[in-house]
This record gives sequence, C-alpha cells and structure tokens, in this order.
Amino acid sequence: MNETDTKRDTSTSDRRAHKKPVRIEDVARLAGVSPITVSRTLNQPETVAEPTRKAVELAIERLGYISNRLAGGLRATQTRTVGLIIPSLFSNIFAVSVRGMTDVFSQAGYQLLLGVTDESFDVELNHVVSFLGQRVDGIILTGGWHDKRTRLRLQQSGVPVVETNILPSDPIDMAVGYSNEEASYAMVKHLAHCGYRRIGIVTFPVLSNDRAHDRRAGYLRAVRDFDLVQRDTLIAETSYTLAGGALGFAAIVASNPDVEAIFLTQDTAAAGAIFEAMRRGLRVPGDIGIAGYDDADIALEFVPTLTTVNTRRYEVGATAAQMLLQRIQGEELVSTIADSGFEIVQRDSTHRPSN
Amino acid sequence: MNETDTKRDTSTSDRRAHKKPVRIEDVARLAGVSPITVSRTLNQPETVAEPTRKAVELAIERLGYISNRLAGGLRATQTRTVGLIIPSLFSNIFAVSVRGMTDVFSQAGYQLLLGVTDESFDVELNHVVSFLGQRVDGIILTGGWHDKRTRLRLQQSGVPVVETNILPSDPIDMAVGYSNEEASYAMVKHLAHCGYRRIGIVTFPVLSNDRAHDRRAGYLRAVRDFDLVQRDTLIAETSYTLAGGALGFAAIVASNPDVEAIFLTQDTAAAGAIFEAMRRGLRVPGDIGIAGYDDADIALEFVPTLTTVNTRRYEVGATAAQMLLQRIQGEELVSTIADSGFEIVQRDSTHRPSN
DNA sequence: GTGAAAGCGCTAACAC
DNA sequence: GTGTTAGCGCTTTCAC
Repeated sequence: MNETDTKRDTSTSDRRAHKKPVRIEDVARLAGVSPITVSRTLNQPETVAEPTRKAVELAIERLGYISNRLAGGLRATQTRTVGLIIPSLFSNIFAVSVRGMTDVFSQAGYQLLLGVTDESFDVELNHVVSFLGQRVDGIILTGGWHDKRTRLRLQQSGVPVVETNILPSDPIDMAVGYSNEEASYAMVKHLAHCGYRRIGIVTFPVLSNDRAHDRRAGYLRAVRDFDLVQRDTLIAETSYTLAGGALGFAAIVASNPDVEAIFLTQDTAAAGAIFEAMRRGLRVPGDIGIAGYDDADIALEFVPTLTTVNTRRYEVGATAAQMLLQRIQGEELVSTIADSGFEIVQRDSTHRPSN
Repeated sequence: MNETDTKRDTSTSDRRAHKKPVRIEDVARLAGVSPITVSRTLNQPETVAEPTRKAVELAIERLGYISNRLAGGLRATQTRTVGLIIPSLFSNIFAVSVRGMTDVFSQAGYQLLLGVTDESFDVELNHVVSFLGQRVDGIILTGGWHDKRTRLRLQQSGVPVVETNILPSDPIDMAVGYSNEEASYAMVKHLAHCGYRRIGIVTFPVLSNDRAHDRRAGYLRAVRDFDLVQRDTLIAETSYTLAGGALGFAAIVASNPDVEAIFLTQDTAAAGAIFEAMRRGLRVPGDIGIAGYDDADIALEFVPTLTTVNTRRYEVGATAAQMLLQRIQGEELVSTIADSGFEIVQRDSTHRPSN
C-alpha cells in the first residue's frame, strides 16, 4: 500500500515511538463524568451507580484505557506490588514456592517483582533497596540471615516482610517455615534406624546460607545422639545441582570408601549423586544409600525413588503470600510465625528401617 | 527498658505502621542544596560538582534516603522496570534464559517484573495490561502466539517488545530465537541417520504452544523427507515434566511395541521417559533410543547422557535483554530479529550415526 | 554548576 | 452518588 520506501521506514519507526497514553481525564470526558468517578469505577465499582458505571466502562473499553499505576500508587501510597527475593532460579524447589505465591497474589491482583541473589547478602540488600524505592506493599525473603543494613532498612520502612523456609529466632517481621535443623536431624535419625552408621552429608556452603548451616547442625547433633561415625571427611559442601551432587558424592567416597549412606540436602544434588554412583557401578541402595531433601518431582520419578524430606514448599509460598496480604490489608494476624512442618519420606534409595 | 506491657505492645505495632519516608526535600535541606541537585546527584552524578556531590551523598547516607521511583517514573516516564512473561516456572529451561536476562538487566539497574501464564493466552493478556499499567520500559514474551488483543495493546502502547524462542513471521516488535521447526527437523534427520526408522515424538499440547506446534511440524516433514514410518500413534502430547515424559513414552510404546526411538521435545520429559524405560527393564539405547531437547543440565548428567538439541537459552535471554535496552535507550538496532541458532548434540541415549 | 516553577496522572479529603 | 480541590514526590524545562 505504501508507495515509497521512505513511507515504510516512517511507519516502522512509529512502532518505536511512545504513543501518548490515554489518561483518566480522556475517559471521563468521553463518559461525561468527572475523573474521580472513573477512578471509583475502577477501584470501588460498588460505590458507583449502575448506569454511570456502564457508561464509564464503555468509555474505558473504547479508548483502551490502562490506569497509570505510578500515579495511582504515588497518591494512594499502595502499589499492589510485592517484592520476592530468592537465592537461585536453578532450583525447582523455589519454583514450587513461587507458584504458591503467584496463585495467591494473582487472585488478589498483586504483581510480583523478582530478585535473585545468588546467595549474596550484598545483592540481597540491593534488591531490597530497589523494592523499597518502587514502594512495594510487601517483601518476601528466603532464609533468616541478612545483612545488618537489610534488616535496618526493612524495619525502618515499616513494609510488611515475610522470611521463608526457616523459623527465625529474631524475625524482621513475620516468618513461615520449619526448623531445618530438626528436619535434618530427623532424616539422619531415620537413616540410623535404617541401620546406617557411616553417614555422610552434603550441604550448600554453610557460611552464606542459614538453611545449609542448620541442616549440617542437625546432622552433627544426630551423629552424636545416635553414636554414628564422626569424621570431618564425611561432610562436604557443594552447589545444589546435579553436578554438585556428583562432586559431593565423589569427595566423600574418596576419603571414606566405607561410607554406607550419603544425605544430600537437596533432591537435585541427591539425583546427581545417584548418577555418579551409577557411573561407578555402585548400586543404590545395594552398595550405598542416598537420601535427598525437599521431595521435589525428581524424588518420586527417579529410579530408584528417593528417600527424602517433604518440606511443603507450595504451602510455604502460599502461606507467605497470605500473611503478607493480611498484614497489607490491616488485618490482625493470629501469629506472625507459622511452622509449616516437614515429613520424612522413606522410598527406595535407602534401606528400610530395621524394625 | 520498657516498663509496661502496654508500652511493649505499642512498639510491636509500630513495626507495622508505615513510617513517613524520607523525601528528596529532606535530603536537600540537610545538604544545604535544592531538591533538583539531589536528583542530579542520583541520576547524573557527573553533572554535579565534587564537593556538592559529597555533601549530598553524605546526607543521603545519613537519612537512609531511598528515592521514590513512582514519583520519578511518573514525571520522567521511565521506570527502569521490564516485564517478563513466561509460560511456566517448572522448567529449568526458562530459568537459564531468565538468568541471561537478569545478568544483563541488573548490570543496567533494571528490575524484572515476572508473569507466569501457564500457557493461557488470557492470563498473558492480563499480565501485559498490568505491566503496561505499571509503565514498564519494555516487555519480553515467550513464543509468537498471542491473543489478538495482546498484540493490539502492545503495539498501541509503543513499548518495546521482544518475543523469544521463536523466529516470528509477523513480530510484534523485536524477536530473538530460532526455528523450532528446523531444530526438530534436524533432530529427526539425525535420528534417521542413526538408523532409526520407527520414531515417535512427544510434544507439549500444540494448540496452545507455537514452539510445540513447530516442533511437531518439523518431525512430520522429516518423516516424509526421510521416508520414516508414519503413524498417528507415534505422536503424543504431554506436559513438560518427568511424569509427563513417562506418560508420553508409555502411550507411544503401548500402541507401537516396535518403536525404535522416541524424541521428547524437552530434556526433562526425555529424562522421565528413560526412567519409565528403566522401570520396564528396557535399556537405553540398547532397546530403545531416546532424544531430548534444549540441552539442559540433566542432559549431560543423566546416565546415559542425553542426545539433545542445544538451543542456547542463556544467550537468548541475554540477547533479548540487550535488544530491549538498546531500544529503550533509543539506539538504532541493526536487526530487530536475531537468529540464535541451535545445534544437535549426539550423546549416549541414541545409537551413533551409521556413517 | 545550581535553582525556581510547573506538572506528570492519579486519588484522598471534603463538599454537596 | 458525584464533583472539586489539592497534592503525592519527583524531574523537566528554563533561567541564571
């Protein structure tokens, strides 16, 4: 239809040009009402008379109006946006929790801002500051260890905060999770009941991650309580990946050829460990027992199925979202700390308990 | 220190109360300058004289000032926020792409808003409208199929858009990806060269997902071109999960006991299929060949390692972010469509090519 | 290199 | 049930 190249070029660059957006005033004019009536139709439709509402809705439809949330948020000091900070994307575990959150938030019309820290406290602080700058209505954090300045800024801001996957002794505000120490203890206790005495453990680096720290602490306590073999070389740190699990497995087996079972504190790592065992011609659980953590998809689908700890990640996410919404909406919370619990799941990658 | 319970209660509820945030004016007063100088110190520090800048920075530090991005964004019509829409969180594949994006965006000081669609075009539309309302500076979409209204709103808004993981014939704006049809064709061709003639394929539902649709189309074309066995029962649809892969495998094997190889168009599903084969006592590749798609972590760590298609997901994410930033910053783009390519990776889950 | 005035687009507060 | 006025906290524009 265009006759010249010039004309086509123009239309192409048009696509890039920011069109002047429709404003509330434009809608108001078309509907023959004042801007505030349009605002009310959008935010509290029940306070607007039926015919007026219809007229406004028609005008909105006609003009393709999308309310500017920056302006609204600035005035109303409410943005319907929540910031979420997680350590890593490379874990289905967080995906499950995030799913629990988005299920709750999207129902309530809230958007999620995502920040990934890679286990860095500095990066976490940056995300928090950025979120506060965007005037999020709430923030969800992973774990209970944070930079001092992160805690300070959050507390000064007065923004509702939920820490997840732990049970903090000194919460910033609210929390939902369970005791990683108890869960890990329970698994090692379970393995002891299965007849294992030389048990290794693989965690994420314990210096940057309180969940990892607590899980190792639970292991150490169980080793003492159940009189298990105690060796530094039975403890390894790696990343929570398939390759990391394989590495952790290799490290422990290298120093402990007699190791009977290895507890990898994440299912993906446990799967990686079993693959490594396969490569070495070792049978699981025949030659060595393997336990995981979190009860992810892979724990149930793996061959052999994985003995693991179910940590109800979906519920943790959903509960975190609900607590945040309640607080945002000014409701009284029965409790600011929710224990989501955990459960040992015995499957085929370890021997069964002896009795 | 507090003497009464009442007093403690007050301090507890204080935590919930929104403190009046520090404003730019407060900083300006403390630093003995005007608000605009504070703004410049924050946004274009090079235009502020050294001593002035120092004084302002000190005041910011002292007051713990965090600039209100709503106000800034409203006035500057720029929010340094980008909306990302992905079909699913339950896939490490997207995690890899998202990682590519956050690596680029966080460097540039941009925040990511996340929307998950679950393959629903309606949900996608909702996210797009919501993002436009938040005045994001750009939007990244997955795939090239969208609701008519989604396209319309995006084009009317003039906001830069990148569609990813496909090479669209009629892009909304920009795109980075590769031909799913060619990639799938190349894999089936490869399998044919490996000596397989009865090859099944498992995809995601093709009605809601153009990538799945294109991959099946590539399979069908290759089946014709290489004179492979053509049967409707060699084609299955499932979800991209371990369990889905097992189901797809089971469905094809049930109708085709003589099937020689199955191409599952995602690695997680391929892994699930191999697990299912193991459960049935079938060896891979001895009894049946299995191919995956995307070259995820698991493809390399699995035993056996997985023959797959590398689709450079990290690069797709990073490139999408870069294209968006360039356009946001008003730079000319050499090309609005980037072909990220793909590569067949031969590993141990299929026989090697015959020649 | 710095400041004063104006206004981004919406909604809170108050009126009728 | 609807309208008027003012202002949220910044940054643009223009001045010096």
